[in-house]
Amino acid sequence: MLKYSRQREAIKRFLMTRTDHPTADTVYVNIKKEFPNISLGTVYRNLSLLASIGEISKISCGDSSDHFDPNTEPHYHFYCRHCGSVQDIHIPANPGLDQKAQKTFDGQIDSHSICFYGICKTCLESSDYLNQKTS
Amino acid sequence: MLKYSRQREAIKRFLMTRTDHPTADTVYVNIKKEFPNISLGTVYRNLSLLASIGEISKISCGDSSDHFDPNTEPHYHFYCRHCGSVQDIHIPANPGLDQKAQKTFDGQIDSHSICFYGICKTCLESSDYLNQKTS
DNA sequence: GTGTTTGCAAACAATTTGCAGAATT
DNA sequence: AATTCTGCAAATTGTTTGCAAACAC
Repeated sequence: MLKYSRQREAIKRFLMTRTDHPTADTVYVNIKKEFPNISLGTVYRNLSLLASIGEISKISCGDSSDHFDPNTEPHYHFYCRHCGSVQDIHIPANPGLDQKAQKTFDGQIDSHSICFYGICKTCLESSDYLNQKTS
Repeated sequence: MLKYSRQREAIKRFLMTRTDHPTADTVYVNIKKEFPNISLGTVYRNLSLLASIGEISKISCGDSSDHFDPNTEPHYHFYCRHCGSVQDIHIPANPGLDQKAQKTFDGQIDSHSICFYGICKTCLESSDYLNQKTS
């Protein structure tokens, strides 16, 4: 049976305030403001737990660390090659894609994920990115 | 300047014999048959190098380790939730998807990846998977 | 009271890196 | 001879786990 925990609630509440999709470590650093003694292990445990019961979703876009999204509806993501931030892409999810792929494939397909790559608006506008590009 | 190395050639040649997309460790274990003294570091270094010069591509499907594919043409992948193998999905890549997403997005999009999830044929047929499912 | 969750530290897995010697040009 | 590449081991990063005490029911 699942018992209430203030830390878990705070983690979920924090995720819901963000439109970027923070990593466990970013959650940890921010939650520490409210719970100075919280440990990284607790953050990882709660993020996994929340993802496993379908209250949040875990996103892997190919960088070293996983990101977490309070939105569990199927949707797609963007990963910024420069700053590593992850954002939502607001095009409708295409459930037909699974069937289309299924026709060409022997195994059983039940979902898919799409990640777009490029440079986010903030990085495009930052001198940091421009300097790097022209040097 | 890039110098020839027998290890690097062997790694590339090995990758080309496989249609699954092995991890660095699988490459290491197999290359060891030909180069018993090769180290995992060398395998990692060469896989990164080959990927960075565009001779192979690195695939991240959300499991803990990266997979490597000798095919650098844009195409999509399947990841088996049961055994962790990665395979190609033979539907045409859709470059128009980038433009479609771009219309709804402020940053600069230049590519995308799609990964399908499910159970591969081998696992579907294995008693191992069936037992797990019904127990 | 029983069972779950926490903080802490240690363990773990995947990957990267520093270095001295070997191989390639 | 100059430079790149290798094997080895140690370091780093992201994540998981064992445990005793704290908390929720």
